[in-house]
Amino acid sequence: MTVDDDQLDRSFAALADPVRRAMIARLSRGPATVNELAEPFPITKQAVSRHIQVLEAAGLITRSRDGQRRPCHLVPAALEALTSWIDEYRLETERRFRRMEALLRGAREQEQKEQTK
Amino acid sequence: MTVDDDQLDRSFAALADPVRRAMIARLSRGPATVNELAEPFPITKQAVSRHIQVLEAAGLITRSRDGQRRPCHLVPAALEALTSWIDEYRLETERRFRRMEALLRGAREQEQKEQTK
DNA sequence: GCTATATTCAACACATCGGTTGATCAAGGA
DNA sequence: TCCTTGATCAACCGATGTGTTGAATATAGC
Repeated sequence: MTVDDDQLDRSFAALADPVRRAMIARLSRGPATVNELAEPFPITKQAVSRHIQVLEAAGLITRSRDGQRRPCHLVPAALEALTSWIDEYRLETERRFRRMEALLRGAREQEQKEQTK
Repeated sequence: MTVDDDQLDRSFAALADPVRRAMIARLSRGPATVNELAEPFPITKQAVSRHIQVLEAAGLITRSRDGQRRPCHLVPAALEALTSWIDEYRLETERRFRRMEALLRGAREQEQKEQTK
């Protein structure tokens, strides 16, 4: 899954809050309703409801219908899109580091050779 | 590298801005100074300087000294800490999905057997 | 229909964020 | 020493985010 800039904005902003991260952690173990998600936190249900809306707008969760409940479900593909974005730049950096290292090693060996000549 | 809640707050918030993400992308190809990082953007150097401070406070970059320049360097381990956090919950969710799927498949086969009995 | 429960909407307060301008600091070069 | 360049600090402004309270909506169950 590839995402645009706005999607990344919303997703990373959604993860930049400990309450929402805890909800993600909870939802990884199975679906949960607003009330269930609210339980661990000392904040109002309305605040929790809005956290959920932020996660949904980011595409990190979806919601189904079960009578008057609206259970939340984690969307693993949305999480994967984020790690892909991050990994692209991490891997490029690590490749660059390795090239630099090899270059330095080569230069050192060359220097040794010059000295023992 | 494992990080605490504040670190995750700062890191994800740092990534929740297109300017800072573009800086990350640029830095993956090599170190750069404030002026170099500022070049692509229609904002003041001061604003760029503060974006850099946000990235540094999050631990996503470090800075060295080269005369009056302060080149920025990406920290791949910090990026890796973020993907690790995300992957933990994505993988748990995917495992759960697979278990559910297997369960459903088992139930369907059971049902078929009952019908042909 | 009535009431209880689950959830959301609306309006507000307060803090933080991302930008600006103007001043300041630090290092290099003539 | 003086001037230039790279970078930062400080104060301010408008927008956004996160919480609150109180009212509204929707579904379940009697």
